Amino acid sequence: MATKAPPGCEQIVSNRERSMFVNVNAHPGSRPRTLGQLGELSRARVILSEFKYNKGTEIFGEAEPADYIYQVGDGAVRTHKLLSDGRRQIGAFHLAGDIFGLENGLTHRFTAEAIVDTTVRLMKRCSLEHVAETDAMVALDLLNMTTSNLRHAEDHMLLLGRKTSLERVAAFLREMDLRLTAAGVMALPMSRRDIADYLGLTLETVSRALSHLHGMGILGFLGQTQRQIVLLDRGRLAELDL
Amino acid sequence: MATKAPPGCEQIVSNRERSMFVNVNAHPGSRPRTLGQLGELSRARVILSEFKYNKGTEIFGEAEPADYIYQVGDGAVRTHKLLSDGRRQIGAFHLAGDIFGLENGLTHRFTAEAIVDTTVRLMKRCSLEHVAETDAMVALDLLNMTTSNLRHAEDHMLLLGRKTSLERVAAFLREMDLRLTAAGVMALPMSRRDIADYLGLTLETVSRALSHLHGMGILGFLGQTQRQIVLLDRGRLAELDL
DNA sequence: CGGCCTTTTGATGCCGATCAAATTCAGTGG
DNA sequence: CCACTGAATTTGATCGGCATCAAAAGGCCG
Repeated sequence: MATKAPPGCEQIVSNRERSMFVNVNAHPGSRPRTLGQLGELSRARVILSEFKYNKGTEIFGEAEPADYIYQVGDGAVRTHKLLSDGRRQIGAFHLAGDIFGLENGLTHRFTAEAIVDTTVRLMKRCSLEHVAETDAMVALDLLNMTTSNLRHAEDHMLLLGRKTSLERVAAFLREMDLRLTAAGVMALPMSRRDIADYLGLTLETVSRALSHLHGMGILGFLGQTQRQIVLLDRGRLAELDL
Repeated sequence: MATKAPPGCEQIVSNRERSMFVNVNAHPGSRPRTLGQLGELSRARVILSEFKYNKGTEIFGEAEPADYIYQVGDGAVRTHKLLSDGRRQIGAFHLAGDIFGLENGLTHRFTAEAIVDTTVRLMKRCSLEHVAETDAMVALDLLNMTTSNLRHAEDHMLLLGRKTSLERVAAFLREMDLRLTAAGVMALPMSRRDIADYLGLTLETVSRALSHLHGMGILGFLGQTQRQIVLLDRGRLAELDL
């Protein structure tokens, strides 16, 4: 991987033996992490590289060997599974500071793609595993990160199994509001199709739900691009998300 | 909990400082575990109790303090979340030997109930946590168990978000076939409603899908009870589960 | 301005939900 | 063992929410 970059992917820096995650929160434009607590991991010294992936390019594929773990620098990443006929389920969106691609087994369980032009830091997984075998604190950090992912997946099962389309979109907006609202505006990096594949809906249904919320006065669209959303009434939005 | 048993729950044994999980697989009627690898945990000496829960009774509730972790002895357990209006999503079924109720945070994220009369072994969580803080091997075992749960939840998200009713039921049958088929017969402990709430469907739709598979010659029902199922053609069942 | 892509909006269709009733099953007591 | 009872399951009829199909509107970038 460090020797030959795939199309749409460009290596930026590659330093050995540098602490990977130091000053993550000092990264310009990043906000406090809600997933992926780092803890002791930030002290583990590991091989580090920084890559840039163009919009739409694959970072790793499902069932590929999981040799690295990743952290979003600037940009956004989606992870998904595909059925043989092309139906897609997005498992999570990863924003600035989030860790993704952390596996316990040998291979990735999702495909990861850059939603927009994205910089990614990556570290050799084997070096981390080696540390975890002897350092219980590092192992507990890995456990905490995995538990965060599990909690998210469990909540998402309830959404996918039992919520209506309006409830799903409301839940999505609340989740994104927590993670990327700045100056009252939520700038969504992902398309309606991505949102639909995250929520188990079609893009038309997502669009209709957003229009409906707009008509109810709960949210507004901002000028130029439809991907900028203003939440006008968080209280009434919360009522829709059972 | 050890001082006052709730209705439908009866304490059987309570031994301090005994290894909790020794000889799990020697338990009569239990088969090899597919979830919940124990590894080093089986060496951790902890407080142990064994309880019996009657069919339908609650073992712990969502958002209750998670003071114990549990292992199914004989019987079966379902874990679920509820929406305020009663819609239910079952996250997992736990069969003989399975660990459940393992949390990293302070509280349970699901409600757990006995599907049939069930014996459960439980251990104080704090004693386990204490060990994990210093023993990296124990911490890695916890990580492995959590990762198993995560993998299951991730696969289930794809099912709930994107699969048809027939595909969901086929996937369910294959999962149960792996876990509890004995002598060619799958004796399901759970009702059609439980299956429906696991698969994000209604009980009628589950029943129709099973009838359809029966009509296709892929499965047969066995005499006395409709909960005993014979898989006649695993190959064609697999083709339905994309 | 013009071409392409994303999003919105409208019309229609279908899968699974809902409502309803018949049938089978499990438990109980005679 | 069998009759009775209530629960679980199956099966049928109908409904509705979301998917699908289609087209118009808006945004992005040359």
